[in-house]
Amino acid sequence: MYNHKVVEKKWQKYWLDHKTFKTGTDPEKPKYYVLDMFPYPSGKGLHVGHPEGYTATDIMARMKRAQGYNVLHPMGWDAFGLPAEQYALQTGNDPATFTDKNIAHFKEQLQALGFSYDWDREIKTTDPNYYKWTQWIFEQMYKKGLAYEAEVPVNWSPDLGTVVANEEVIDGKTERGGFPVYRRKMRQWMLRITAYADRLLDDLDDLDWPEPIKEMQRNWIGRSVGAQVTFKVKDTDKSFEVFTTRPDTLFGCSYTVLAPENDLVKEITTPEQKEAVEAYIKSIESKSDLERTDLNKDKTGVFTGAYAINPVNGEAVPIWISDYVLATYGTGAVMAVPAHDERDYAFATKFHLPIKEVVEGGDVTKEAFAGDGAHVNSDFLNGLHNDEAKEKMVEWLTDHEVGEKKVNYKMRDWNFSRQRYWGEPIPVIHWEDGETTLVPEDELPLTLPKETNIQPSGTPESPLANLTDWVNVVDENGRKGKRETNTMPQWAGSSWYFLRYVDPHNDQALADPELLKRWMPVDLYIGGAEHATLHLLYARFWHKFLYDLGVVPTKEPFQKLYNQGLILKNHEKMSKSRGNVVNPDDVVDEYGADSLRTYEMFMGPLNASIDWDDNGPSGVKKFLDRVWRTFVNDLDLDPIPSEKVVDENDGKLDKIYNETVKTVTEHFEDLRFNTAISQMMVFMNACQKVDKIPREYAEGFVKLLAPVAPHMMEEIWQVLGHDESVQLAPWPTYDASKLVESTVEMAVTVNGKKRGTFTIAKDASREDAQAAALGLPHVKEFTDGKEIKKVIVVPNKIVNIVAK
RNA sequence: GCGGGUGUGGCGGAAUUGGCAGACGCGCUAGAUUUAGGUUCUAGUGUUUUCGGACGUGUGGGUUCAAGUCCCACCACCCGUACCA
Repeated sequence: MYNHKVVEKKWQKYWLDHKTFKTGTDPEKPKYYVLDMFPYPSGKGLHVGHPEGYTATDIMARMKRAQGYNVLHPMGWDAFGLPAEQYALQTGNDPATFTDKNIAHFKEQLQALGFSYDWDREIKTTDPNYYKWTQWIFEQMYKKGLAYEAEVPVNWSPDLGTVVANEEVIDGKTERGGFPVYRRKMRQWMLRITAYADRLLDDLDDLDWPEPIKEMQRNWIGRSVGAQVTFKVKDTDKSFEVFTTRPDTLFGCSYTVLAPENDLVKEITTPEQKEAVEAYIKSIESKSDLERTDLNKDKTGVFTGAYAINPVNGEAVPIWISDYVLATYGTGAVMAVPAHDERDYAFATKFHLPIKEVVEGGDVTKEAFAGDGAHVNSDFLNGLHNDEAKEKMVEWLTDHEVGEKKVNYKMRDWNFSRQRYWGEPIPVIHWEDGETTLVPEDELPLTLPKETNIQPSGTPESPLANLTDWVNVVDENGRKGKRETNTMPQWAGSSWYFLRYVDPHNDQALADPELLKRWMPVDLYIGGAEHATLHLLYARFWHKFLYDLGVVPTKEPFQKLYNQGLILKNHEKMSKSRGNVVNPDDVVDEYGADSLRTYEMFMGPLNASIDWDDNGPSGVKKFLDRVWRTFVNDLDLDPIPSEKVVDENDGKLDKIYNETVKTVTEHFEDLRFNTAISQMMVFMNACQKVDKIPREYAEGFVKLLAPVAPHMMEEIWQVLGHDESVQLAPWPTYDASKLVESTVEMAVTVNGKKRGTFTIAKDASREDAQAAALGLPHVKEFTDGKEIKKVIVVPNKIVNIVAK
């Protein structure tokens, strides 16, 4: 009887001892780089969602090795992160120790699932030898002007004495303790990802990615072409810019709106309005972005008392502030044309601001009209339609130096600062004379000071601010300085880790350029769709930057991307609070890793979100046990090959076997594992019905199933008389001549309804097929007494008779 | 609000090009083997039926000889989200 507990341990040890999955280096072989998304080693360990993607990549890695590729299939740890920081704050323990413990647990769980990683290439972002290069990349960005400092709002909780993440804010209160949270501006490091926006957009076209993910990235980047228009503030020398995609409606502008955070607001507010404006700003400062979004239904805002001059007609229009204008998008100011924009319409209606029609086609007394039409009340634009009017207005604005054509992006620059201890230190020193310098490259890595007792700084700075021995520096001339206390976000380490796997121990470069040339780009990258925009854009941005530096040889890091779906329980996301989490350890213990792997691949398409079935693993275990019994006789102590497995071939399994090799190979290649497995089940069902199974077919089948259920297949392979890993055996091929049939079964429908089938020679003529169909007695019952209008014959498939 | 996705038997799903809907598996039913069964094997299993058939892929329309698949309108659910001017 097959004992998964013994056999799985045996082969896991064998693979490690023999380094079976060591990355191939044979220069004659083609390469295949298959990558999983970088996991955060959470203290909770693996959940059943992890093995789904990991099994998929593992199957590909194992198949490609058998097909003669050098395969790079690595694993490592995105090990910085908030939980370790919080753990350290609460317990006074070192987050590094905590993290390493979690990594060890995670790794043990992964190994128990039999994944074929090359563990010699394991990396973690918290290793100074790794983050040395994360810091190095930051320094190159700084030198190219892509890293800069700016004042950006953060979520400040005075009660906790710390900045809290968006995730930790619930209804304007901290998740822990329920303390109020205030939006407070703070100096932050930013990365100028917008400088790469056009390339990030254009280069999507050549990637083998799911179209919806490309679409999400395009929408996220959100390139829009419009105009920037300068409005002077009446009776002052001040002015502000607005971005608009509808410069053609400028004559319909009846007011302007600034974001409440806009610096100009304080300067222009009149004394009479000062109180109201300040009260409004205060009322929104503790609102999260989400709340501001929800306020959409009920527009709020306050008049500043000031007026702006519409540059096209000299009209004075009131300047309002409202939180529906975001400081972070465009210029943080909009011109409002209520007649032709829904949000402006809602706002104008609420505050009784004028609504002036400038494009014909709608009824602006009822609702905003955003469609195309002839312009009216617009002086030199009258009679023109939208596109022409836009062009002409931009021309006019340019000529009069009050505006210009402008491309704007929805995507903003990347906030690269975190007010945390547990992150890569940003290698920057702020000197007392105001100079800012990088830590010299030869002094990298700038390591985190070892500190077990991490405390909030009490200011919006990170806990590093408390560690004055580390923070305070003096240069050779006695000039004093302070180190940057912000650290990098978790996204930093995960934006280039796939490069490090290529050459993980290099201390001269982030990786050897020759090795990068050999291995990049990643041929297959599998992970969750939740990374559709942020991680995948950040990594592409860094990669393009490194490409410009000549560090990497490809424009794009990930040639083919695939998104695994969620695994649900009772149609809900698994979570601790719902108490519906399935622990993979329990499944492995009861049914074995092979069963878990096989079930997760069989449950449905890889990219679908599918409900977990507690009976699933036991169901596929029955299939695996049947495979075992079919090929192995273990009634005695030492298992021997089943007597059914014989050297001669009576031909009964020829067709199904060759079909199975073809289907499984093709479906694996297309990541359609559920149908590949079902084909293997069909083959096993056929084996049940015959007396003899040719040895060649038995061995071929074991090789096909080995990527999915590697432990049992290794064991069977050994029983069949081999003394090397099945991984070293070449992938089976099929004989196409065994697939062709001499006859086919065709269906007959009358008026679209199926009335029978008949068997006929393959590629029989239309006439023969038609005659055979019309001759079927049951078909006749439906055609008798009717006129046959038409007969459509689709060769080898169907005959449809139209009768009336 | 915006962006993306998904709807097929009791359940997970299959049908890659418009051409026999329900492969494969779970579950269930019956039988056989077994001291026993949460084992194994065999047969059956969309609904309905006057056993001819009728109905059936979220809903309502449409195109077509033929629609799960194409078009239009809608509904429900899931994921993401930064009011994108």
